[in-house]
Parts: sequence; structure tokens; C-alpha cells
Amino acid sequence: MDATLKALAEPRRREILRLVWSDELPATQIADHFTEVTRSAISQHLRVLKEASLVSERRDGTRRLYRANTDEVAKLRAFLDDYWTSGLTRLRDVAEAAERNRRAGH
Amino acid sequence: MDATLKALAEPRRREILRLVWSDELPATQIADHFTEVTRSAISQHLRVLKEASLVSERRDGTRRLYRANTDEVAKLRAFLDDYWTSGLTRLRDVAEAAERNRRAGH
DNA sequence: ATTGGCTTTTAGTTGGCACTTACGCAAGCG
DNA sequence: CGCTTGCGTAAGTGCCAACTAAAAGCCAAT
Repeated sequence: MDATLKALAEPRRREILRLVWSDELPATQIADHFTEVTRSAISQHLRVLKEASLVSERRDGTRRLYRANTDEVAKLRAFLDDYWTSGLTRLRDVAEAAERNRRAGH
Repeated sequence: MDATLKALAEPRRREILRLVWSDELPATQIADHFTEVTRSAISQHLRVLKEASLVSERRDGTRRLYRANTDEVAKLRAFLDDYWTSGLTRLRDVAEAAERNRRAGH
């Protein structure tokens, strides 16, 4: 989950993900979309996305076709829904912090 | 939106957001929750969260009370739902890239 | 085998980010 | 007023992430 959010924090990686959202695309065509950075930079972005499971790679001859892994974004949605809504653990943690404070205090 | 994702990419900031999700909390109490970093570091995290509109600040005497801005997370959810699902713009962009390629290509 | 297109990888640079230490500043209290 | 409490800010450090340029890998066709 950490990897997912870190990967999406970069604007160009979001753009890449959008490009390969509905169809797979070869690396060169993805890179051509970006005029301000090198093909190498895009390749490295693709690696980050792949390691975060946000895209999958398929080889076809010398080309490499990338496609978005939409399931992973769905997981992020679920994360946003569930993570903070556990008020009980929050109260427990605050209580623990107060306890630490009390013992440490003077 | 960029600021929102960048802010959430940091684990400690997510933890802070979880702490102040359902109730407001003074800065010191938030900082006490983290034993491995300084109070100053937490203060800087709070500033990032505030600039991303993920938390709001309320002053009460010398204290500053923070509370999560749940609307902003809701916006992120909407973003995840809508941003990539516009296949038409994707096709347009790919066509443009191909056009650039054709002209540039000798 | 060698050439050539498609792509990743390596090495090196730079900018940014999280952190600590030290300081500053306002509000309440004796 | 002097002191303390609660908190942000400034300056400096170290690390990591994004980038470029150059080298290397992979695959197909010749």
C-alpha cells in the first residue's frame, strides 16, 4: 500500500497509468507521449509502477506492452474507505500515548 | 490533488491523519504518539497536511487543535474513480503522440 | 554472425524531503 | 514582570528519488 501511494504521488506516473488504463501500449509509444523527459526516465517510471503492481508487462517480440492493473487502484479505494474509520484503535493509541507521557513526565 | 497524494505518500502523515480522524487533538498529544521522531518533525508534517487541506487547525489559548478534513479524502476517492476512466482523452493523446512521431521521424 | 530496432540498466548529478538542533514567540500563571 | 508551557520556524545534514547520457541486453531479420 505504501508502494502504491508513493508511485501515484508522481504526476508523470499517474499520466502513464492513465495512458495504459483501457489498452496495453508499447514502451516507446508511452515514452513518445512525454516530450520533456527521456525514454530512459519513462522506463524507470514503468519499473516503479510494475513493482507497485500498478501495471503488468507482456513481451511481444522486441516490444514490451504495458497495461494498467485496475485491481490495484480498487484496493487503494478500499484502503481509503477502511483505514481511518477504525476509531477504536485510535482511542487505544491515544490512551497509550497518554500513559507513556504520564510515566515519562518528571 | 497532487498535494493530497504527496502528503499521503508519507506513512507518518497517514498515521497523524488517522489520529485526528474522529476527534481534534492538540499538537503535543499528536507528537507524543511518535516516540522515534522529534516534536519538530511532527509540526512540519502537520504543516504539510494543512497545506494539502487534509487537516484544519483551530487555536485555543496556547494550544493548536488539529482535526482531519474528511472531505478532502472523499475528493481523492472521487479522483480515483474518475481520472483514468476517460478513454476518449487517452485515445486522443496517443493519436497526438503518433502525429508528433510521424513529423519528427525524418 | 552481424546488423538494427526496441528497451532496460548502470553511473553520475541534482533537487527535494524528512529529520535534528537551536531559537523565537505567544499565552497564561506566580 | 519573570517563568513556564505549547508550539512553529530557521538553519543545516543526510538520504532518496528523478533525471540524463552512455552502455548493454534482447530479439528478429538479413
